[in-house]
Amino acid sequence: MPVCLLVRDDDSHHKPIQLHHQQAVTLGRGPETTIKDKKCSREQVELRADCNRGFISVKQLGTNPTNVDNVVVGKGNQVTIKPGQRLYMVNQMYPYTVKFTEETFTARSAAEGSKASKRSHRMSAEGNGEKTKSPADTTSTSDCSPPAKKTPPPGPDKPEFNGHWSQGLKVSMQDPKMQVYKDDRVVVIKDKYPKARYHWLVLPWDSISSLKALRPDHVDLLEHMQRVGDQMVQQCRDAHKPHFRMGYHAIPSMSHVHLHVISQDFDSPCLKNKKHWNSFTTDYFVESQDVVAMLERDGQVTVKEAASELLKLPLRCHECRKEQPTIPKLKEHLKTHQSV
DNA sequence: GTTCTAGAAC
DNA sequence: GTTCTAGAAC
Repeated sequence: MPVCLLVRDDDSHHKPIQLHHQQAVTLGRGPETTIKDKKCSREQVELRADCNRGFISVKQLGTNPTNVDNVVVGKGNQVTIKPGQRLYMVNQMYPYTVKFTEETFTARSAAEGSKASKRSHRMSAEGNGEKTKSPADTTSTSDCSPPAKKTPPPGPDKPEFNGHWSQGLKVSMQDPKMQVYKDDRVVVIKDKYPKARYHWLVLPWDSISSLKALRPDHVDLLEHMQRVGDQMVQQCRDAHKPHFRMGYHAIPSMSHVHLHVISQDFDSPCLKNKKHWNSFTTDYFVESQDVVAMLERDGQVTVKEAASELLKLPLRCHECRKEQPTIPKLKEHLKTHQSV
């Protein structure tokens, strides 16, 4: 299937944004577009690519005008963009064009029809359609080692494009090799850099950019995510089953709402700094049930503006509240609470 | 989000 | 001298 790329068309030169087939993506002011203009909403447009038919549908979410060529889309309206047409994110500025290409960025001409750059052969298991696991099927061994690094930089003829790092979850959740559970509404993946022996992420298939985008009719979905998280905990057959917490980061770095399901041992080489620690052990970590309750009560979820300050708090043990001077000392201290 | 590294802390 | 953090770059 062709790959859809949204290419910035002025001199900002930010990397093209890859759109996955029929997956809604919200774009606006933010790191992916490098747009800092306050006239542009953080959720200015919703885009959905049809890679088979070769167009993108765009819906204007923000108040200020998004254009396709000279035509204003208008808030709430939806139009299509085809290759050759130009999308202006807001106020006739920040132009983008659409490209559909078979290959992910090749410096060499694709005209030769070279198939040499098909680097990875898909595993046969992937070919036979959906694999739908029960959560009970998942292995219980924690696999924390991040993928081998120090791979040589990709050659000029086959760089791999995965979009801005903040979009990484959207890529991972689509990868069958990452999925440990899925149903019609959510998918569960292991956190790529787990901060504890067990650390899963529950993600809705629907594109919900952040807690701020949650609406009252998402309550059902959030409760389902919580139930699936519960199931993940229940299927964990660790002899010394740790305590778990489920919740959301107040200000997550990664796009796409994701529920953390994390064991409270925090025994992981991937937990390396104060930000990691405080993001799971202060109020920066908002319990799933609190998010649901807030959404039911207020019809929306708001986080304290000062939430990011919580990440700078001194390192304090989550069990006994004792303050620790450094991360290595904290890790030593955590062992005193461990039953194994 | 991670990696890298300068320089602070010890 | 080494360890560790924090900020820049990605």
